[in-house]
Amino acid sequence: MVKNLSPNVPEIVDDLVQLCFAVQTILLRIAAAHDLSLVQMRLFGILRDHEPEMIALARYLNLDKSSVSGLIDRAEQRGLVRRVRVPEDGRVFRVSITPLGRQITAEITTQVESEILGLVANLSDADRRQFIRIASEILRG
Amino acid sequence: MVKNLSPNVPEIVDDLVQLCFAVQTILLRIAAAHDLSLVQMRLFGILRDHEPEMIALARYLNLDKSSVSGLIDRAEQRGLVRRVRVPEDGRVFRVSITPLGRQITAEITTQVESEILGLVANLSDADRRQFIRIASEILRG
DNA sequence: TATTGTTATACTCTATAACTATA
DNA sequence: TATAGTTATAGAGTATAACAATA
Repeated sequence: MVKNLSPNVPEIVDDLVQLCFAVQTILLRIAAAHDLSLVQMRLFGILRDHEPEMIALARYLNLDKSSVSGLIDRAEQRGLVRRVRVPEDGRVFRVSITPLGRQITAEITTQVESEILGLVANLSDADRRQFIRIASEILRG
Repeated sequence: MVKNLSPNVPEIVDDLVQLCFAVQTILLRIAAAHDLSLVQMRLFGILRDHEPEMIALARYLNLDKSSVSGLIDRAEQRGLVRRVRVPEDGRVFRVSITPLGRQITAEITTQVESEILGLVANLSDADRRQFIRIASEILRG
């Protein structure tokens, strides 16, 4: 019930939106289990491999810099990230993930992997290869 | 940049999450252009074909009933929905979309369709058929 | 002057708990 | 008592505008 975007919408649009919704639901549930929002989940996905400046984070997350201030404030209060001063420019911080933040990120990554794999568990190997090929086409031209 | 969930995560998981993110970005942008949240967009997707009770809406949207109260309050103030009394049970409302709400929903549907189609514009017809087949497999077994 | 980041403010969105009205 | 829905409250998340510090 409440399945289709519209009877007249091409099936591929409907499928993409529904697929997005299914993945979204999984991500939301896992994030919530760790008391994180989806944006925070994305934040930690970034921080695992980067130490961005606040303004770069705003760009990555498509948020206003003031929103990032609050986001980092709350994460810092929970001991998940740190603001690190940059010697070259007194205005700038880099945001760095803490060991605790890294541990939570690792747990989340494992869970996400497992649950998303569950979503495609019934596909044949051939279909899984096809899907990866077509998805790559969509995502990276 | 900031592309992969992790180097060790299977490619199909990464692709699904990224595909979800791409769709999400489109939906968010279109919703925002109409001053709506993603949840409101889902709400109107439901109301186009249904007149649910508040409690059913809470179930569909996976929200607490108090959250739905606020959601419907704000939509009602903007003239997009109406609360309709049910004669059989004095406690119950049905939520009904107004002509204005229906018009906005139609605009959004058209835009979403067009932008999502743009995402798969470069696929061959064969790949598009394959994708629909595999997506159906994932979504509906 | 321009840039980086924070703060003040206001609003949406969400859940929990307490409440009202109806069954 | 039980159910449908609202209200009070608190907190996250967001943007805009004004601000401080640094360049």
